[in-house]
Amino acid sequence: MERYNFKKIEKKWQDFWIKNKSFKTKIDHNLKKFYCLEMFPYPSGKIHMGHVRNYTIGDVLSRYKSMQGYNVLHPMGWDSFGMPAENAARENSLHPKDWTKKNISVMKNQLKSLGLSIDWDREISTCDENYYKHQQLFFIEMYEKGLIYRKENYVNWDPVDGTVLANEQVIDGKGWRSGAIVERKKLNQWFFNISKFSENLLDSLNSLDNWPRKVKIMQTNWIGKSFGCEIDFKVNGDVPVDSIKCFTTRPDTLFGFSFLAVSVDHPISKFYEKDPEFKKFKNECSKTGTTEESIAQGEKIGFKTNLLATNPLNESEKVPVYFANFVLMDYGFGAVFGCPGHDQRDLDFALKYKLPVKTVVRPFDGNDNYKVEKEAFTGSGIIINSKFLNGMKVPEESIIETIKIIEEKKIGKKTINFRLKDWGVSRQRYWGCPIPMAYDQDGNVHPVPKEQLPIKLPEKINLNAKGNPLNYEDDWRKIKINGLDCLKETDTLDTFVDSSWYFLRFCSPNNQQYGFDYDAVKYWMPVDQYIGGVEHAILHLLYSRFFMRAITFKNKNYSLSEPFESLFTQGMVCHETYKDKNNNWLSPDEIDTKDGKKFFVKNQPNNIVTVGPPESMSKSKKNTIDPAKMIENYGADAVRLFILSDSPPEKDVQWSEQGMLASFKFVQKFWLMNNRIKNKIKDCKESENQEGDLDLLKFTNQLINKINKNLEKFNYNVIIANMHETYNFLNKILEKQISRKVLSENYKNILTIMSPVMPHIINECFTDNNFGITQKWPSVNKKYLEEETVTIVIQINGKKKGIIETKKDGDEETIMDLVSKEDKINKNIKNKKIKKVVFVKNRLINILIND
RNA sequence: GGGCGAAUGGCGGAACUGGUAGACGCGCACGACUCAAAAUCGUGUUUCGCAAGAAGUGAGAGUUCGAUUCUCUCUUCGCCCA
Repeated sequence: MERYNFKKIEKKWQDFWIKNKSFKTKIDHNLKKFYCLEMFPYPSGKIHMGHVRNYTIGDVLSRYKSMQGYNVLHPMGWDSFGMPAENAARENSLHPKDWTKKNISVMKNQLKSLGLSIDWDREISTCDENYYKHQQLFFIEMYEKGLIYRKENYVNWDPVDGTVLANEQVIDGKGWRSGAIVERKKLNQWFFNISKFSENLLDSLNSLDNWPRKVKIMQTNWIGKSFGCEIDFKVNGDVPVDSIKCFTTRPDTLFGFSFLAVSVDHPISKFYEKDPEFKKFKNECSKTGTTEESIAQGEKIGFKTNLLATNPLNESEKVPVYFANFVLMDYGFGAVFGCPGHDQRDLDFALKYKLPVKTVVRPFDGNDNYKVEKEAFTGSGIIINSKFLNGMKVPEESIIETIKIIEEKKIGKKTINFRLKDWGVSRQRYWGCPIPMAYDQDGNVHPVPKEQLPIKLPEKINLNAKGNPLNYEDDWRKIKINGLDCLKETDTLDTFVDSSWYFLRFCSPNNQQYGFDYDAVKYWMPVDQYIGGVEHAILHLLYSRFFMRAITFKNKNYSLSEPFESLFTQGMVCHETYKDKNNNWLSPDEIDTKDGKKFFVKNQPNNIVTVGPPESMSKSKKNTIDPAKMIENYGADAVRLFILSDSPPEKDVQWSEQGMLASFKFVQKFWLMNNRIKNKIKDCKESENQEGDLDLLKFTNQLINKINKNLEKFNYNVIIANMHETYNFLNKILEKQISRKVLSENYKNILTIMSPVMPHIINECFTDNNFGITQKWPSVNKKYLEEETVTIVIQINGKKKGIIETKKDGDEETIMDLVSKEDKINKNIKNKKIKKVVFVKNRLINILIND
């Protein structure tokens, strides 16, 4: 018996699947559809373990569903626009297109070597003109529907690279690549009006029953609906301003008002722009950054104006107006009223500028002399020192009641504010989808007419130019629109746009007329199961939800607004980290050990290695494991088995070489056992009711039952445990006599339910036993789930003292009778008075005695 | 700072609706096969204890006949938003 040759056999089945187009899907209205989608990869060069985990989870589900008779759509594509291609191109003088193509080809082969059940005929790539041309049409349609507009906005500007940076590309106030200090700069940018759907995006989260609660909470917080009111504050002073409008969620603290703070970008700033002191202050503000974090932690600074604001509930009270760095123009109206007693930022500011701190809320357990000192009081309590508001309960009563008063006095009104901002989609880069807009000589905006689409990226490009390379492409920029000489927009779209509708494209990837075919989308959508990393919990998923709304907005043909019926977020793949004595990171291949406890640098026994805790695999920490090598060494089935085995899929999993090896051994062992079973089937007796028959039947049916449940709940690690149990069981049962029919049928069923996890070897076992190829998921015969005996736990005073095996459904008397025959129990009960007996049928009996 | 979640043997983890805690795997120990090793197979493995037995799911309380599971307080860790 030779060892299982995974290289030969995995190749054989992969070729078979491709040759037979085993996973090709077509619309079939007679079949229930199942759309299984995993987040498509960025073609960075080669696949990493995160991909292996993601796609294995999806593959197990797809194979299971399709064996259950569903018409499964399981496609794959490439999120292939984006900066890394441009950077790599610059470094290697390779065109981004070529770099991307090369990576896709490598990664596609790697994915194939994992044995994924993907319909490769539906492969798409977002940098393909055939993909992005439809996106440009969507853009124009959305523009026509009023969902896209252009406005000036502040961006993080890298003066060295001449480009806009995303927030996450700004590290400690410096550009991630150039290291230059990032500036705030105003630029004209294109925006998707996502905030138009804020309310709907928020409400509809309630309908997503099969999304992780965590993700829904994250999106809820991101959308950030706050309920409050806007208030007009009368102001007077040395500049022509009559009033300033503020948004507040805490109108009930209005009597604690001690200053009014406005953003340096507030319209009233125009009166101060000539003041050199103000200029200096504004400049200082731009250094503190715009993130909410830097505002919360940074020093609060202000610029005092000569304006005085009047408290609308107490007209005799006038307070100073400041420009302040912690007020942002894009929140509310760019102005807040400062109430130091009950807002920490306001308190920090008040203490710094020696402004009064008035306490207007006290905790329930305090008295009316309660005073805020160094820490603002933001909890619930009772309103004090506030004339007609006194005694109200905070926050249940106070906010609503105060708003009523404010509305009656006509000084403000109830308002809902959202934290969600419109989505700026302009990127000053080459490798992205060109924005199909143009400008005439007077600077007027012209959407590119649909018949002039697509706007293709120019093939030749100088990527070493400063700023956006497209700015230098004078010939490419020229376009005639309705006879007018125009210049094309040079900004390209954020790559999040590309991934906001790819799931629609998969439904009809070859449709030339439009991004998707309505019939196909009506059949396949929504995605029944979407699987990916939790890092996309907010942006990608929110943008995709927005895109569906944008597409269905004013659209009679289609109304589905939620793209993903169920969502599963998998955990990361982690590995220990290693550092040598000089604090350099080491990769797992660079270290060695003799006893498995102490590690040293390979071939340098004196260079001791410090082992760090498991962290998510990253190139910078060198703790990555290359999936290609693992597949090469152990085979796809073993890798799939291991990546699922050690942790529940939603949690982080730790890569371990020993675990990997154990999975490999399991595959090998399984093959040996298959051989034993094959021979046993030949030798079996035909006559039924052999001694092992019932055990095997019971085991198989219970197994199917368990695996079904565990598959539905994504308990894939438990499925692997079930598979090990199966192996152990089969190995034992082979010692008994089994009738041929029972063994062969049950073994076939067992193989079938194992095939989603390790499809290659199982298919090989199938043919090896002449079981054929077509596999239908077996059903459970409930007859065999029932046991005629049960184990009953015997407790005394709630502590386990023993167990008895007995016939099912015995009543209390029968069981008590049996229990009293047990020596061990009798010893405990003897001479004691039984107070009470708790009896749970088929479970336990608990005897309560006096001690 | 806010939100969410987690904590179970030497390790990863399992446990239905509150009802035998530690499935399964790793590691370790012993045994079989072998000249030997690898591979494979078998046995054992929560802790203390020779045993009988006792303790035991981050800590402390509570509800209950009974709590890994429910409630409260706390500690530590992780993630997200800031």
